[in-house]
Amino acid sequence: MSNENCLCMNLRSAAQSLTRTYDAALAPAGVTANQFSLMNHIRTGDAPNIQALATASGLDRSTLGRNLRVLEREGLISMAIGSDARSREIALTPEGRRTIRRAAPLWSDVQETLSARLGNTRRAELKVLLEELTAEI
Amino acid sequence: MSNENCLCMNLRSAAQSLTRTYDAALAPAGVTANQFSLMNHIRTGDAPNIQALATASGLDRSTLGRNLRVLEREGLISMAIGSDARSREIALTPEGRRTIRRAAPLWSDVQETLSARLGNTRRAELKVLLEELTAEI
DNA sequence: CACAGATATGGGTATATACACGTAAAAATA
DNA sequence: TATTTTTACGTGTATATACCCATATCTGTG
Repeated sequence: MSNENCLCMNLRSAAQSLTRTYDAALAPAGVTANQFSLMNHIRTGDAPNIQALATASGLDRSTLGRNLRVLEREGLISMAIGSDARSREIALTPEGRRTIRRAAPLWSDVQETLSARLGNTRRAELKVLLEELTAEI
Repeated sequence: MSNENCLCMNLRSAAQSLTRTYDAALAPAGVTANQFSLMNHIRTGDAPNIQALATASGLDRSTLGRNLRVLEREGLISMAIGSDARSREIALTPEGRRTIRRAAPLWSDVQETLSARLGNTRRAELKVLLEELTAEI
């Protein structure tokens, strides 16, 4: 076994490194890369609940619930009980929308810098490779 | 901003998905993909200390220290104080070596299955892309 | 309507991760 | 040799992640 050739660790290392880069870039807006992505899922979804967001973001439901609690505590999202008393209707607060607007240009900067490093063709190829790798067996 | 195009989230999702796959494959040996990789770093290193392992695996030093404590508690590694009283000499225990031997074929199976899915050329291209993406600015 | 099954979530527990701060020991230097 | 600087860790705190089990609610069926 060679760590340098392990697909899983290759991806984990790259993801961690990239996360640090994006986190640092978004820090002035007060959110992590993960939180920014989650808020964008909420923004583009149609009053989603936890289960729907978990599916959309590919995370475990309990993971997502805990991530959402952080955003709720900071006043960036609301989690109201709607017609179905079991589920939560997740929505951005005005403060949450302001945070997204502050973070968006910071995200674009780092995203474009890294995209340019690869170029469009190889950037697309990377995405295809990742999808292929994680497709169901 | 589009979550589907965020390089960071693309990689995070793929890494999480792959981690679940490898973790499930290695579960019969009683280790996670991360623990297996860490033990292989210890095996191939020359009596490494925490700092050296952190650098080798691209993790924060405190993260690595905590990961190592789990392995120590389970009797898979030892962390002795050597000539330099500040650092720990990390080594596999006999039980740790047995665990590696049990896990190795499980790792090979899943690794080869996924490598075959991409093919050698694109497998190599993926590694290059990841390295390019996480190179220092 | 009563009840069995399905669905949505919360909480417990554990690993994984990073950053900031503090401490002890070794090394470098005055 | 005494002091300063560097090095190697540990801890506190916080987010991120998953699995298992429990609970509350809703839905379909008799």
